[in-house]
Amino acid sequence: MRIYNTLTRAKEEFIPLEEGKVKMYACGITVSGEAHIGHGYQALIYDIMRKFLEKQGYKVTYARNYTDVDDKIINKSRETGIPADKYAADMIKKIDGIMAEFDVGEPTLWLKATENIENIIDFIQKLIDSGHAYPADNGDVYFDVTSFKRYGCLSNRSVEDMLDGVRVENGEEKRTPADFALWKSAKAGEISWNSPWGKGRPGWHIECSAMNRKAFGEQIDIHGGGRDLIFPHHENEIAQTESLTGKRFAKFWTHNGLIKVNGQKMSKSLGNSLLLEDLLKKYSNEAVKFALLQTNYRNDINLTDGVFGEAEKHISEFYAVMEKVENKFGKGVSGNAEIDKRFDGVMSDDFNTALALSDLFGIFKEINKKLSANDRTAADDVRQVRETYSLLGLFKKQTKDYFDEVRAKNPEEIPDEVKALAEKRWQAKQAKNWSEADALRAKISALGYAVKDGKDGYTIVKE
RNA sequence: GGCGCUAUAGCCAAGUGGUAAGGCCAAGGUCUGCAAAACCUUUAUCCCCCGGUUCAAAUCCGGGUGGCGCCUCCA
Repeated sequence: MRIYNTLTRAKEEFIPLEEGKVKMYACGITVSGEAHIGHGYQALIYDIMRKFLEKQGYKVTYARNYTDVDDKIINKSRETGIPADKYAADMIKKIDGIMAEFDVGEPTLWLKATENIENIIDFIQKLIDSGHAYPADNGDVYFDVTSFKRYGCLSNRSVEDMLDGVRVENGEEKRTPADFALWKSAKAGEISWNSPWGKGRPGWHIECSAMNRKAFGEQIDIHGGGRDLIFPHHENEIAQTESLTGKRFAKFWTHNGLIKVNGQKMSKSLGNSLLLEDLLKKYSNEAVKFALLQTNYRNDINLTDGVFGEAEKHISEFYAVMEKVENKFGKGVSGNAEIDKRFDGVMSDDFNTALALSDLFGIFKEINKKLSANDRTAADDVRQVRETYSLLGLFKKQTKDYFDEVRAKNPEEIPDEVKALAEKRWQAKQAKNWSEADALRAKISALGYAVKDGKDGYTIVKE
């Protein structure tokens, strides 16, 4: 099993801290808004990593967090008049619902910032005691980046470099501009907790360090998140945790690529987010997954028009073949070890889902051949594909359910006029009046529809 | 300005030393009254440019050029 490690910028053989066990943590969502496709993608990738590691025989403990208190949430609370804690709780509920619809597995542990305040305060206090952090007069507590020699090791920058671009906000009282807040003092009316430094709330970076320590202790095997988190978030996590423990925090740092829409970065500030909820109204969750997993997780994905439609087409084709096979030969009995072995081999190289998916085209080509050759092992292959690829969240549905779902998501309202023309054309065709039939088809086409003839009837589709 | 990622056919994209996967599009074929769908077949002498290492490089090294991102909230 090889995994790319951002820390060393290379693929490395994965050897866990403790034989047979994996501790992994992935930074989840700050619940100031709804889940977009990037959140879904990130959740999907780490769920797949977890499942594949389990398939490799590891006992995996996988933790994810929700950041349920931060500036954005407080702003939303102010805008909507809903208390910050209720706003966050409602949003978490909604996001959980959408993730369930997307069919992403639950982590072993769910962690929330607001449920770890004591733990966070304890962590901060220890950093102060050891000289790595300092309280300021305004009630904030900052981490002293000059106190941690390796600061910048993940993003490969030096503190001097950072000072160039750093911006100091009004009201901050940092010793070094690159210092970051561990605790932020509360302004009037803001959600807050009591602390040795007065009323306030935790900074974003400290919560992940503190929750990791609580969930796993001093060290973990894999820490993941989106590539945008490398700096400053993950860099700061390393500084906090390693300052406290004196040990290497995460053995492997993994970062998934980001999703762009038509070449442009998708972000909260640009407001061009593609919401998961909207996508799932139009496409099956398996099609969305297929589209995303065609690119390796470390690369950015540029979503252009048509990618999801194309993915749906592929999934539909695969299901159509499976349906034929299952109708003809039943469910299959023995499976096909080759398919599974190949999958494992490909996924063992840094979770190469793109290759795993491209294999499907060859597999189904083979199944098609067997189908026409009346070879019953086609059913075994289908059974194996369903079993193996369920790890990627694919082919988990009954064929009928899948097609019903797709139809329901794309209701085709055929106008009566078109239906009547199609019927007339069918009559003409039955009468072998070809010129009449072709003329009618031209009319239907002009209205934006197409007729496709089958053995004993026709179907109308929108063009 | 600093740091990082990336550059493979019209498009998407896999591939870290052994001679270019896969998908879309396109073309041809089977089928069809004709189509569509489905199925079969074909499609990069070459991997941004220059130089180097090597028996051998898209893959390693050096130098360029372009694209994207991070350095401020972000999966």
